[in-house]
Amino acid sequence: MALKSEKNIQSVSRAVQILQCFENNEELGVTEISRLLGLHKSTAFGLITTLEADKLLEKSEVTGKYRLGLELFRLGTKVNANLRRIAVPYLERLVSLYQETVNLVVLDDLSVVYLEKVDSTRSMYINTVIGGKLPLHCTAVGKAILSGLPPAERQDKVERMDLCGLTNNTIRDKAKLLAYLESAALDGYAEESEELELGLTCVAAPLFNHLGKAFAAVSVSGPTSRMNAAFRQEICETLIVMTKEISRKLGHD
Amino acid sequence: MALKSEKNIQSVSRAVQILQCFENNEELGVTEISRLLGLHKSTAFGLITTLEADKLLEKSEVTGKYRLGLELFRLGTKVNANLRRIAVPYLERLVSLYQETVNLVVLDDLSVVYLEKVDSTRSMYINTVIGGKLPLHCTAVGKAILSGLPPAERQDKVERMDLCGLTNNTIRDKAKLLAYLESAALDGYAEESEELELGLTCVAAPLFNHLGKAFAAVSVSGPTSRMNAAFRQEICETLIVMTKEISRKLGHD
DNA sequence: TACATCGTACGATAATATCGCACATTTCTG
DNA sequence: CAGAAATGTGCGATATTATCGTACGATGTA
Repeated sequence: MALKSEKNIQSVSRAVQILQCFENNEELGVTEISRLLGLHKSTAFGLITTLEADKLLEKSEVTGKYRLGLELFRLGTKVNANLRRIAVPYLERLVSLYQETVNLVVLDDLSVVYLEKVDSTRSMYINTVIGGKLPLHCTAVGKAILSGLPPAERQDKVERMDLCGLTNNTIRDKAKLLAYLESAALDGYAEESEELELGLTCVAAPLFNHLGKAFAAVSVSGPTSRMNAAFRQEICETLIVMTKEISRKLGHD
Repeated sequence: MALKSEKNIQSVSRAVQILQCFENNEELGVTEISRLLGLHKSTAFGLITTLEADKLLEKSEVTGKYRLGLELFRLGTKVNANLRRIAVPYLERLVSLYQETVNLVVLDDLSVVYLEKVDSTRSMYINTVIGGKLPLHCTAVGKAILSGLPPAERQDKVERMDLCGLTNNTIRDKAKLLAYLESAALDGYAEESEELELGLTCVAAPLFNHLGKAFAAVSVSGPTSRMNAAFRQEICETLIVMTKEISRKLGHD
């Protein structure tokens, strides 16, 4: 009856699905969850009770509904902790150098996930959210990572990508994208201007693991008006130095 | 064979245990995990494979071992998101007012869990870690929350607590603690000086839910030398105003 | 070269979670 | 305020499900 299942333990996957229900809902009741997932009320109840005992869920004293629990938060803070701990001081240095917003992301198949963000005091509102996911082709960080992959892998990803357009400037042509990535690989950085959001420009450089494969990236983004060519060039030079240093400090993977 | 189990789904709890193995280890192999938990290699492998498919674990391309996955990070960022989103601007205001480190914590049975921290630029090293857990009796935030609970619940918790001493100043007497909490309840804030760490002093005020029960707290902490009585008094007055406002803005729970 | 350890795979057995039903409580509605 | 609907919760029987034992190839070590 399961739509897809390799050799996975069903109750665990179902439990994860329950947790994921809360990505769009702060609080949910047993019946709501069972309907969202097509589970029987009793089954959902058993899973929820277990998750509550393990503190991945907790029950509101006020509403009686469930929400994500503290153990989940604690575990979340351990994810990529090394990378974040090492990189954050560099991010802060970048902000103080250029007074623009700085991001740290990691690759997740065909997306990037935002791990850390340091806002400039003078930053206008920029809607990247820590924990958020964006496609590779319309972000500087995504292109930077793609450019730092072995050509075969880069091509494989591009083939599987859906070049959805978020603005009129978003690249939609795979050949064009591949060509850009090749030159970016030589430059050591990637740029994006108003492909994600009008008025926003961003430059990024990748972080490499011991296999020489990009797995993360650091970016500086700001309003297009301030991000002129000379400024971008200056930022990129710093980015390349810093990402090299971070990669080296990671020491593993 | 399980040590304790109410009506919980075992595979789910075991999966959670696997995740928790990574609190002290960045990377672990199948055999290591199975030994840590006393599971058969095959059983652990099945669970790990499932968690990997759901991206709660991921396998390092370099070492072949497993580590916590991005989906766990993403879920973690959703925990208490409302509280954090609303509170953080106030935390930042507090830092700019007093140039000391500010923390946001939530209650977790007999502990507090650190949700957010904003460092003063001039902060010395203070070893609270986001996602970290500390006992109630030796932190200002813990005492603040206890003071904001209904007396019956407060007493119940104190009875169940282990007043372990972290420094020579840590309260070890339950009657004394209860007496302090009663007066703190009237004041609306709580203090702690060198009970957690020598040289460190902290003041905190609780956040209340709609039932009038404290469930979280905000604190300002700094070196004892700077945290004199007049300064603490000033901070507390601001804290009380701000926590009231945050509680009100939460609107629910 | 031989040995140990690791990750991975598969099938049979036995334990396990699921389903269906039922009840108490709360929330909605007229 | 009363009746109705929906919700959270509990329990047992069945059949699905995860576990265990065993085994193999790959990697690393002596």
